[in-house]
Amino acid sequence: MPTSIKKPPKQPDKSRRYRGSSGDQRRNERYEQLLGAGLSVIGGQGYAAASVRSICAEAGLTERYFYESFANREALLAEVYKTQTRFLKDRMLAAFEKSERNSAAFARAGLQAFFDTLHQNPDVARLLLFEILGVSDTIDLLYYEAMEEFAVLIRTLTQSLGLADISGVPNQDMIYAGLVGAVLQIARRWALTDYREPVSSVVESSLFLFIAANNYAANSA
Amino acid sequence: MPTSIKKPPKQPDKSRRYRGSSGDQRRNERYEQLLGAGLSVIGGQGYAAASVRSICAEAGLTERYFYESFANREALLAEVYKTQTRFLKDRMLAAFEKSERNSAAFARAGLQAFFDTLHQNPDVARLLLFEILGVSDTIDLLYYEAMEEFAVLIRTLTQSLGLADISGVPNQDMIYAGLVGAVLQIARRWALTDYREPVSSVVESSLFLFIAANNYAANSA
DNA sequence: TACATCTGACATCAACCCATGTCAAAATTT
DNA sequence: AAATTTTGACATGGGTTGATGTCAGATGTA
Repeated sequence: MPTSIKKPPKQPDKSRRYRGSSGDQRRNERYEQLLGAGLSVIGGQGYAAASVRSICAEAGLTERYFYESFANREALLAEVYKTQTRFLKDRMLAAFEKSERNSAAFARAGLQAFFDTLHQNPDVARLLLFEILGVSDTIDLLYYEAMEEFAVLIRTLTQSLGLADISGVPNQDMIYAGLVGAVLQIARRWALTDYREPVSSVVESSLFLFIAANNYAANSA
Repeated sequence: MPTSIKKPPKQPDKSRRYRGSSGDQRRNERYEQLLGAGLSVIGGQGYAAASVRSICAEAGLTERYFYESFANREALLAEVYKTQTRFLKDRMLAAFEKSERNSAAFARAGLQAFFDTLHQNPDVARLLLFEILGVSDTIDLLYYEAMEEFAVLIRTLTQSLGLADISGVPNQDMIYAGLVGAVLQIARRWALTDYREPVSSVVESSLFLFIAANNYAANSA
């Protein structure tokens, strides 16, 4: 056999274009497709029904491309969850920005954004409120971290407003965790009753607990 | 063929004894066995891992006996859940009975019983706090009903004590649901951090929110 | 045109699952 | 003793799953 001069390059050319976009672009598009399909299936039919096959069918992609972006379906769940909590947090922060700088208006704006977002995106609501719990230890930890983030967000905001100095109250972390849990539970109840109550009701009820906690903290400090 | 005079009775004799107990007794024992095994597997490894096989293996029974007592594994989950919420509720009611008849002591006794029970029964905690959500619409509804029951319990007790007349506050149901959610979230956080904090911390933090809500309601009514 | 890469439909594989069925051995009754 | 019921171990069937592999055709490059 003569020494072959032409050595065919085995590594794929990432810059090669296909249907108008590069390899990386196409890869990213597929990733986004899968993320969206994941949210749709998990939020629409539940995580138990979210098999690799069903997600790929929803995304209009082949199973091979699933494993191009995710190690397994739990990895997809984690990414979808992170994406949506970030989305929700951004919406709340944007609402804070626009709000007046006084106690009630501030908290109300954030809560309004929270409930509005869930109301307008039932898939997100089901994912964040129901499907995320009890999947695995890894996912439970993710849930825990997200809750901590929301608690820190609330605490930071109230403190920056100088609403209440609750530094004298013990276990602030827990109390803020409890407030987050209260809002989540009100949201779950709302979702389970098909969002029958007006948004204003769930906002005001949540606000009631926030203000009550702040007042009591201020009085006992 | 001559007319057979002896007609063998096809229906099984329920009063027949076997290993010392009647048919009904044995049936009930198997039922209890399965309930316990269900709690053990679901609470220990999660509902996803709770196959009919694994539950029967844990119970020391054959799969045939599973379907003697339950239509499917979801039916088992429902029964286990009902049993354990009843258990938890009973423990709290017993604590209320023994408590002094004043506001803080009363609420504290109930919360103490709640957290003690979960702490002493991690399987129950995992089942009630994590595994029950997002299984199916039927189970979600069961969760909803249980939360309503706890909310009603709390409301009835505080009202019977004359702690606070919050009849002027709108959406009482929601607010009590929120308080239940706060306690649940504190419990979840506690469980996810391996029960590191002392029981007194979670009790006092929960109590803080209860008293805060009551005080604010009383002042604004 | 000839060649390389990308894509989608589908096959494959072992491992589970639920639910039901079979059957011989054990326990009880007659 | 013989007959009957109960039990436990196991087999079976139809299905789905996760993950990987095959391969012809579409789309690109030279």
